[in-house]
Formats: sequence, C-alpha cells, structure tokens
Amino acid sequence: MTPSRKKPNINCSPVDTSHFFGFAVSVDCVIFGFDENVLKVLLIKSDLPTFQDKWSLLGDLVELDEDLDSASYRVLKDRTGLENVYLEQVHTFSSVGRHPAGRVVSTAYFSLVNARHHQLRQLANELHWHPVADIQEMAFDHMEILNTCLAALQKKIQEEPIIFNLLENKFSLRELQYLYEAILGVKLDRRNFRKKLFTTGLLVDVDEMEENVPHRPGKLYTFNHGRYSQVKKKTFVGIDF
Amino acid sequence: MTPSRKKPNINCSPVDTSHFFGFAVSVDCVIFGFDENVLKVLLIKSDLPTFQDKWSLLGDLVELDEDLDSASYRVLKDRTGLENVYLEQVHTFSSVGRHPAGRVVSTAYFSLVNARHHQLRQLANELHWHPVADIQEMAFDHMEILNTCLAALQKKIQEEPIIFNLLENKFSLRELQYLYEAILGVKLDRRNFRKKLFTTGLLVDVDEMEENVPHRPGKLYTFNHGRYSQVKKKTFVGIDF
DNA sequence: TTTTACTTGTGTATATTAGACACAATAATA
DNA sequence: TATTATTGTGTCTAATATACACAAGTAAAA
Repeated sequence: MTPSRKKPNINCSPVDTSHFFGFAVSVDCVIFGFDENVLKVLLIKSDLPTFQDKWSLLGDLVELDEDLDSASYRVLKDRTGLENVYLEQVHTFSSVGRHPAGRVVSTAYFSLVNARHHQLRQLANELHWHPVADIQEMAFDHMEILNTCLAALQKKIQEEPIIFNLLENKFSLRELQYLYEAILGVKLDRRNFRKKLFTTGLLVDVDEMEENVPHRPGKLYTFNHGRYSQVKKKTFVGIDF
Repeated sequence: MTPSRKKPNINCSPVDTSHFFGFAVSVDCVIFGFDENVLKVLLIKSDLPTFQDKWSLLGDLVELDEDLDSASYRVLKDRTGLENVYLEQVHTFSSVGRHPAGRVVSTAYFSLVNARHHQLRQLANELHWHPVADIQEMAFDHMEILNTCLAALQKKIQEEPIIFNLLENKFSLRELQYLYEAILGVKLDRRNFRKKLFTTGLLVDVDEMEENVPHRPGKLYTFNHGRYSQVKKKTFVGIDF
C-alpha cells in the first residue's frame, strides 16, 4: 500500500526526482601538522575573485563515481604526496550560499601528518603551513570548518591515541607533551603526564636518545600499534557530564 | 600567481565545473524513542522495487535552496508533527551505488523524541516504532546508518545529558536508569547511579510521586535546563584511552 | 487483614585515579 | 668549569568509582 502523502519520499516511493540532482559535492581537508612546537594547518591561496588572496583549505569537487573518503584521500595524496595518512570525516557543511560556483555541499575531514617528513610538492608553491592560532579569516566558510575540525581533534585525542600520527616514528616524551599542550591549549604537569602515558602501555622504549639537542637528551619512544589494537575494544561505560 | 597544477581546484581556481553538478543530497533521520523500557526507532516501509517491503529510515531529498539542518527538521516535523526536537548531524554516507535513483549522498542525523507523547500522523500509516535490538536488515545502507547513529548516541549520552529528550517532562529515577541501560546495553548499580545523577545537580525534585504503578511509587524529577547551560562550559581536559 | 511481589530509598568501606609538588643528574655550550 | 636547559623520578592528598544489603511503602492477591 502506498502512503497517501502529498510529497512522496525518496526512501519509500518511486517518483520523479530529477530536479533534485543539481548539487555538487566537495571535500575539504583540514591537514594538521606539528612543527616548532606549534600546531599548524596546510593552506592554499584562493584565486577565486570572490576570495582574492584569502587562504583556503585543500579541497576538491567529488567525482560522480567517487565516494567521499576516496575523494579526500585523493586530495591528500595529490597535495602532500603522502599515502596511508590518518583521515577522519567530521561534518558536512551546507549553507545555501556557501560557494560562489553554485550549490556545493562540502564534507570536512581532518588529517594528521608529520609536517617535517613530507616535502610539499613543488608544483604547489602557494601551499603553506600556518600556525592554527594565528589564523583570523579564510575564504568560504573555511574558518568555521577549521574551528569545527580543531574541536573534533581536541576531543578525539583525549579518547584515542591518534596523536602519534603527528610525530616522527621516534619521539621524546617532551615532544609528545608539547604536542598535547599545543592542541589542547593547556599546560600539563610533566611528572603526571609521563606517569599517565606510561600506564597506557602504548610507549615502546627504543633504547635510543635524542641527538643534537642543547641540553640533556631524553629517551626516545615509539608508538605500540599492536598494543593499541588489542586495548581498543575495551568499551568504556560511564556518565560524565 | 596561479598554481600550475594540471587539475585546478574548486577552492582556488575558477574553472568549468559544470559536470560535477549531478548529485542529489538527502537526509536520513534516525529518530529514537523509548517505550516499554526498550529503545526504539521510527521506520517506514519502502515501496521502491529494489527494496520491496524492507524498512527504511525517514529521509528526504534536500531542496536546492535548503540546507541539511533545515531539511532534517522538515522531515521530522512532517512525519512526527513535533518541533523543537533534539537533532544532531552524525555522518555523511556516499557509496557510489547506495541509491537506485542515482548518485545520492545522504547525511545522517539522529533525533531524540518522546515516543509516548507524540501521535504519529494519521497519513503515515506505514510508520512504526521498532525495537532497535530487533532490527536485522533494512533498505539501502540504512542498517549501517542506524548502527553508526546508535554508536554516536551511546557516546554522546556519556558526555552530555541529552538523554532527557527521550523522557517525559517528569520522570522517576528508575525510568532514567532503565533508559541508560537500554541505550548502553549494560546493567548499572542503582545506588551508584542515583548518587552520580544527584551530584550532577541536573535533577529537580518536583515533589510529586509516580501514580498507577503496581509497587511503591518513586519520586518524580525534572531536568534542570538552566543548570546545564551554566555547567556546560566547563572544559574537560584529560587523556583517556 | 495478611501475605506476597515489587520497588523505593539510603551509606559505608575499599580501590582506583587525578593532581600537586622538588631536586639531583646529564649533556651542550660558553 | 660554570652556566643553561632539560631529564628522570616518588609521595601525599583529594576526588572519584565500585561493590554491596536492608528496611519500608504500595498494590494486588489470597
């Protein structure tokens, strides 16, 4: 039996829906990196007349035969040359007037890369790392997207140890602590921080020391991926407002 | 200076992008309710040939002059008659073959309503509340959407007291506890549960008792909205894997 | 009116976790 | 060899989470 609604619904009734197929879909990637003890984001200059010389996120239109995850991986690989990077869908932005080219809804992803180890592609010479804290305005609704993704990152690193994606393979506890502090915008107690991180069992002592630091060198650690996969399943139950 | 990339990017260079505008965008609402101590979700029968008689979520195509939040509010209001309901964007689903009508990406929302107080619209006689735990298969990728939204709900109620949207204005602590247990799929200790909820300061004793219960009636409480708005700002900092 | 069934309302003791806090040792540099 | 910057380490206290039992209230049935 067909429901007698005036406006049939795409999920239940076959109807003419052709006039709805006028959207473009894009992805915008908030690519975070950590360098000089500062959280940075990779931006590119916009050449659109509307946003002359404003900075914008790296994004692209999604092809008609491509899904969102693939599109954001493609953007990331094309721009940074990196593969296998951490990438997470955050939110879809859809204000009617958000893009001058027409009706474009955009799905935001954040990505975590090692800012030092990757060479920006030569051909992308308008591509730059910007300290997140310094950014005041951007093209499109990208300031809102950046803020949303930063909040998502802050929340996520307190729930899962994705933060290691921002560091080199080997890192000192100081680097790790400074990174937490940069993202969360807080100061942490060094002794308590170390205690807490060691109890997670996620740090592997690689029996090496920092080199070329102008002070007593610290031990280097690496992230215990295997341990994390095991522990990941434990479901937390609590009510914490 | 224009970047010399082969494939200009919609965020930086003006180019012909017309062939990208072939998407439709939809919203799908996972409308949760709580009745008979069971978490339920509002579903409708699909009449699409591909999904004959399968159940699907309530959703609709987004108009070209409408944003996603508005579209999901519209769906919710049209189907349940309710306004001012809790609604939260969760994730956008975009598999290339997910919809038989063409390239439709769909943004999922979850919504919390009081299943008892609202009358389903007469004209929607294929609309039914289903126990979430009983659902095995659905039309489209709606099973995946439901699972994703359930996980989002489970996580969210442990962070913010949105759960009160599922109850009547006045409720007993037993009802509240059963609701938590139904959503999280766990058993909670009654004394510790009460202690924890009282310390939040979010419960207001309305000095009334349950009626028509076949046992000793419990006190009724209401949710302290004002208190929540105040407390909401306190930012939590910690590292909890 | 008594009994039964079911649920309310309450507190304490223990274990775990979070947070505050100081000093000696190490390497590099001047 | 003195200076600078950072490492590495432990304890005490406070707060929070968890486990756990019994008397009393109401309705319904005997």
